[in-house]
Amino acid sequence: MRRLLDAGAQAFATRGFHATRVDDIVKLARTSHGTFYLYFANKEDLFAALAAEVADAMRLHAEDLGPLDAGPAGRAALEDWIGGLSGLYRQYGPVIRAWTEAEIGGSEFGRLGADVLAEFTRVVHRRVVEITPPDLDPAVTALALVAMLERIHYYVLAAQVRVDDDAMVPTLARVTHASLFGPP
Amino acid sequence: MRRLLDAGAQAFATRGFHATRVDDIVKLARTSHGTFYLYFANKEDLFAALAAEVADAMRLHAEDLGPLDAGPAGRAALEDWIGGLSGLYRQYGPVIRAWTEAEIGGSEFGRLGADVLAEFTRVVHRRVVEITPPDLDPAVTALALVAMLERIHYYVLAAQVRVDDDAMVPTLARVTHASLFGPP
Amino acid sequence: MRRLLDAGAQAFATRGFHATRVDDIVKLARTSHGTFYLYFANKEDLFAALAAEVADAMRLHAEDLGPLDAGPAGRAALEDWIGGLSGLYRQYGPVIRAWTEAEIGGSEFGRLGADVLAEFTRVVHRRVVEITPPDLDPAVTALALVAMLERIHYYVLAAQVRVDDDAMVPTLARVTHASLFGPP
Amino acid sequence: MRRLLDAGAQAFATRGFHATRVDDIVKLARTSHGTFYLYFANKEDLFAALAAEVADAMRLHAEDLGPLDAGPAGRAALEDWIGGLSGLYRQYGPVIRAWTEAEIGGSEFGRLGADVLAEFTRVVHRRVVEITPPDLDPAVTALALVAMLERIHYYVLAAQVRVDDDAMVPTLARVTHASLFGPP
DNA sequence: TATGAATGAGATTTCATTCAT
DNA sequence: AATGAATGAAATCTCATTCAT
Repeated sequence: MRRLLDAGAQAFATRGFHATRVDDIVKLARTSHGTFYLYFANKEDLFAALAAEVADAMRLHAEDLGPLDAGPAGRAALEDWIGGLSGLYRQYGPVIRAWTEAEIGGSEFGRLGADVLAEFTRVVHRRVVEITPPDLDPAVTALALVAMLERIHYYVLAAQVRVDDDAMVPTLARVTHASLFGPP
Repeated sequence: MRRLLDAGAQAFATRGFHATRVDDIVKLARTSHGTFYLYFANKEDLFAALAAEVADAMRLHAEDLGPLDAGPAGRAALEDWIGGLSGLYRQYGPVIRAWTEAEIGGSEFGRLGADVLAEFTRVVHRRVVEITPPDLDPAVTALALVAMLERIHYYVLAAQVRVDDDAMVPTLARVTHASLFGPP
Repeated sequence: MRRLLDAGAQAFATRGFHATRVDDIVKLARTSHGTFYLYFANKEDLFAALAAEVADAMRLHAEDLGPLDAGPAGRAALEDWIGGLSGLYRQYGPVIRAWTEAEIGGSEFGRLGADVLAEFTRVVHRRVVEITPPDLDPAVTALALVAMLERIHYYVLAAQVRVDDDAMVPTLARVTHASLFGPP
Repeated sequence: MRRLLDAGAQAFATRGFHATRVDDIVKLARTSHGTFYLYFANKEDLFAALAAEVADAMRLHAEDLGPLDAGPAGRAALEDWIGGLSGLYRQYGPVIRAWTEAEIGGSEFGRLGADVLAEFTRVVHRRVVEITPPDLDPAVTALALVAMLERIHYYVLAAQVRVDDDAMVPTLARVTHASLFGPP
């Protein structure tokens, strides 16, 4: 069962969700079709187990975002939080990549993905509202920042766009912070 | 043939790329399987035709980004450009949604999508370099801004997240501008 | 499609409903699995089409039963009706045999089979009530007579018990008639 | 082992022979697959054990039929014998129901079922021949009466057709008796 | 040009049976 | 004696693609 999950993660990472056959997974896990269906109802079911792990970790991390603050300490805190997010993407990149593919087209995963997105947006929204920047729709701002942080990690860690790894997290913190409080 | 393209766009929008069968498309187009294969080599081929339209329009629009400027005029120019981008998403949302799904998993579209992304990033990067904000990795910044603008539109126009339509473009311009030059 | 129905009838007759594979049917019909599923959703669906034919013919025949009469004319009429029933069993024997097997275990065919049984019982019941034989529960009598007529044909024509063909219908008429009016 | 037999009887009664999986039986018996195959070679083997019990009881009862007699005493004797048959169906209804399904399609049970049928027919035939009613083929008559008695019980006790329980046995005796000797 | 019935390769899924513990 | 995870052969079902008309 752990072997199947790992094999699934690997297969989805290499071929993508839709192109992966149950046969690919059982071959990687060096087990039989029968065993696969002993533990999972189908390919979606196995994937849901993988995605739920990621979703839990993501939601858990979202909660960690503290109040936003204009000073250097605030920027450092933001950088920490974004660094944690980066770690999650580093860890779960391949699953997230497959998830993004799987969740399109009305499947069950859409719900899970939307949940995670909503949770991030809710947390960021709360923090943005606290500092009530003038002239700024907090809902759009929160969604924009989440979009930025989510998507750049997707590009970099899941879809293999190359950037300077050391610069990424500080720069994202700097951009995010500046968009609310201005450049240092 | 136009009927087939439109039917394809509609089918992909509803069911996603992978879940759409050739049968769905020909039924929507009220034509036959034979006719489908008269005009397109296969499902990917039809989709490539749809995606190429979108990719061309996207690349064309990317070029329109002028130099960034700290003042209110610069912000207005940015808002115009982002507004144009919004228009493209409004027009092509469903295709983009399907595209995002299709391009994962090593297909040909990956190339096309990566091209468009690279073009946007190149253009934004050039403009960010021009203003050389201190302390800012321009490559990461450009990618982050592109990620933000691309993804929030994907959320809003393709994946049906609800936000205040009137506030979106100005707020995005405000956030983007502030991240480089600080709040007004 | 006709070829598939005929092949199905033949396959069900030889191997029985449960032991018949879709593969058996398409081999007999000299066609492909794809073609089978073009016309029928599954094995049950094809069988339902066959069974519906039989059920219609049966219900139609049931209605033909006229009033029961004590005299020789009444017995002749009864013999005609039973002869018609024999003809149906001769024609549809193999399908009826498979049907009997298929309808057990809560499938959809149970409904159809119960309908036909109910129709026969209803018709016979109506005729038995008309003659109100003393001391006789007409519901049980009707069911008993239907059971006798149905099951002996099943034995003889579907399950290959050997009896004298020429004697069967007259003897059944004689027994049925006598059970209501006494021996001639 | 007794638990497995009971579980088998219950499972076959609910789902029918073919639809019952070994898994259903071992779950009901709260034991394991391994244990099942310790006692039975396969599903048929377990079923054969159940069916043999029933077949023995049936054959034993068949022998009890005494000479037929025109008077009220003869009818009472007939009623007793049919009452005994009813008791057997009441006791073994579910197994008989599954048996009817299982025996179709060339399995081993066909032999067992045909044996029981033949035994009943042989016994009844002997008694019918003794009274040599004029104009009556005794083989067909015997088979018809067996068909009637067997099938009505199948309808009522196995296939859940509703009739007046108290009236059934007397009415069957009355119909059977009248078919040979005329109404009282 | 247009059709759509037919195809069949290849995917999914089931379940009786085994065997190491 | 008992277990139950693992097996894999064999079944079901799908759908992109072809081709005779």
